[in-house]
Amino acid sequence: MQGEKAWKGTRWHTGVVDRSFFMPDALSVAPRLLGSILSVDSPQGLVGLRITETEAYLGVGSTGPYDPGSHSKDRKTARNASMFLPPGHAYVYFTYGMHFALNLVCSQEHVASGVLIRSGQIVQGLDLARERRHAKQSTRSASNYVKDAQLARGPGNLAAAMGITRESHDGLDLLAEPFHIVQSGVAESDIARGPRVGVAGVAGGPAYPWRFWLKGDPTVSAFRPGRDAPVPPGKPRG
DNA sequence: CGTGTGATCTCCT
DNA sequence: GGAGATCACACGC
Repeated sequence: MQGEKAWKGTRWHTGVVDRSFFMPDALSVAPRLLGSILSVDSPQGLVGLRITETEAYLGVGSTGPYDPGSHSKDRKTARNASMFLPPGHAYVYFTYGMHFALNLVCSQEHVASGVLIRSGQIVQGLDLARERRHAKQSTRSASNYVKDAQLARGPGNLAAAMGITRESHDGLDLLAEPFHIVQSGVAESDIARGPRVGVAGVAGGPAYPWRFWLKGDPTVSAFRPGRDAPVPPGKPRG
């Protein structure tokens, strides 16, 4: 971090993040990531994202409460191994036989916690992002064409738009190529907080308000309660 | 606009 | 065998 901004009495840091940015854990990092720019480079070009929605997940060794919704809630496995890397690494997983999702690993090495990047606004490489998303669609007519605000709305769409896969990005250092992260925080009054999307059981309920998003931003995904989550269906939303 | 379904990976029962 | 940190499509009201 190298600067400071202030607006209406709120001040926040700006600049390229360092490893300490990802400490002490995902719960403190998740809201701080909102508004920040995450870029991913590739042979096809660079795509830049302004982060608008995040979720925190804790795991083995974390100081906070036990998180039944986390991939690393109990132990290290082949899939979640990257969550145990030092802060500032990428954890990319494949799910539902279809989608990739990007997490930014927090906490010291051997302690598992991560921030799921759920949604954002594409601010660089719009054409490339469109190309990747449209290529993933089975059909594409004028009527179902993906709107720009939806290019990176939801973790699966976001990973697709940024060209992120488990094979090519899981376990990589976020402070080196092809990643680039610049913090540009937002006023606290613009941040909303609530239960996580699609997380089963109590971990998806009000006891775990670990989802953060920018109020009123059109790129934020819709809320959907998880199976058996103690949340009235179809209530809160971005 | 709401609900059901298929895609078929990784882990756990 | 079943569910999951998902998404887009098909259908019915």
